[in-house]
Amino acid sequence: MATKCSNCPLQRSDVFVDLTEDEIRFMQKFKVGELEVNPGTPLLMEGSNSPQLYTALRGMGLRYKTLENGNRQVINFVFPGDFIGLQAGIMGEMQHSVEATSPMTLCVFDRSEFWHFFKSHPERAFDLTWMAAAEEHFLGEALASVGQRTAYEAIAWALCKIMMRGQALGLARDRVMPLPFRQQDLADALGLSLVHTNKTLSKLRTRQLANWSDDALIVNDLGALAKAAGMTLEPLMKRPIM
Amino acid sequence: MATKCSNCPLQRSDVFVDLTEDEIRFMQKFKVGELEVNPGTPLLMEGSNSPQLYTALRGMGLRYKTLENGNRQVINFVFPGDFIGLQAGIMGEMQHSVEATSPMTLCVFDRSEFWHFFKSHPERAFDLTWMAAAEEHFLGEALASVGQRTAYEAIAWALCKIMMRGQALGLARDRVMPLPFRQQDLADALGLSLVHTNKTLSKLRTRQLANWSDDALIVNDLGALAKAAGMTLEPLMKRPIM
DNA sequence: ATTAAACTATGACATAGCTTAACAAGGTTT
DNA sequence: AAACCTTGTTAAGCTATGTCATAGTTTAAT
Repeated sequence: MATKCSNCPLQRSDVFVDLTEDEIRFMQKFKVGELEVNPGTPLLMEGSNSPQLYTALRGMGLRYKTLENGNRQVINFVFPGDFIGLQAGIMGEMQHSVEATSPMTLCVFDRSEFWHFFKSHPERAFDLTWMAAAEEHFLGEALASVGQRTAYEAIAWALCKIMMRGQALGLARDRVMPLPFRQQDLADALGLSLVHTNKTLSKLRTRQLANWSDDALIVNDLGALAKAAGMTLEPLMKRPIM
Repeated sequence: MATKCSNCPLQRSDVFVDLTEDEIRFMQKFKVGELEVNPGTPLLMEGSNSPQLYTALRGMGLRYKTLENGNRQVINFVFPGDFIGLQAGIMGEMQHSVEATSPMTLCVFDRSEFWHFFKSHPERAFDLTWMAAAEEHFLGEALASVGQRTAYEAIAWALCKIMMRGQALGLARDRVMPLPFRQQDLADALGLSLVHTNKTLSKLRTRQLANWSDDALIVNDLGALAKAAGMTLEPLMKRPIM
């Protein structure tokens, strides 16, 4: 049933660093199963100390935090290849929740084996640190967007980032990629109201910069969108997977 | 001249995890010197690939990013015990700049030795990952503050966080701690204008919740400040140092 | 078919926070 | 000691964005 690590579909994409034979064997040992979930399924809860860690194989999801006042901050969108649960693995407790927004398939790893990474596979431990540093980098950019960009720029920035990830992952065909989120999710990611997000999306649509509707995002000219966002298009770095 | 790791002043504070004798010896080997800088000195620049990594021993600083439009986003404040340059060490390039805002003393480490951590000292590698995960956690909280809190709540949140760090580090005496930043720095951290930050600070002062002036922060009732911020006071976790 | 729930869309109005500007106080340079 | 920064403070007016209200769509359940 479960995908074998040696047949990992993610390894086919060239945004990911190739694993060595040995690493693949090691990960296979570490992998305890595969999980298929429906949209809306919570994967990890803030404050939880889950014994499981995941790598997203297929599908999309959301990381978010809920504040005391009930507001929700979406921290990031989850795409295939993302590792889920690093904080729980390292710090002992998740600081945000993760849930699926589309049907998802996830590799399941056993957290208790986590420490082996550091003792027996230093390159894997390094990759883990790389992932944490990359996430830190992304959050810095997100913070800058929410803090310093206008709503129009911020939404353009987010859609641009998403389209670049989609293209790198091979999810996009002909400038179209599936994007199974709600406008509320984007609003909560950027600290905007739903209404204003809706109006701003429609402005981007009118200007032919980005069209996100029916769970699909269409961007004809990524450069023009990036310009509207006030950002420069950086090529994505190759990243490791777990 | 340079402080010996065995005499590390940070080890005296109990927010930090105690290093083993062996770890101290290892870090001593890794440490190539000590750096004293004046306020305003840049330590690392965005995009740079510095051969040096630092641990802040004394003094304070800022991490920030500059956007295409010239706006600045302050990512975090730097306090003693903070490790500076992890991104450069791991990803090869800094994604933000770091500069001193007060006189600072820093331990200097050689980046080329970095990889040794993973090969020969897995516990140190784990600590490094821990730090990256902790920073990711903090940035998630910061994002939530900038995105979801009002200016009044956000400033209360920031001052509360700062005071907690100051107390944990033993910088605070009698509810007073040194805070050598400008209002502009806080404004840039929270995505607010200088003028509005100024007015909001004066509101917190009037309400006797927090008084930040003359480079010193006074908070008489941390609980009341936290309440104004709409946050719950969590005790700080013990954290490793490099 | 009917109803309910979830999401998107749009108009009217309110306001938190931004911009600009001017000034004060302390420090630094000439 | 004059000129000039840097930082903090305050006021006035404006606007980007939020809130509220209502309606249309889609999907799923009854």
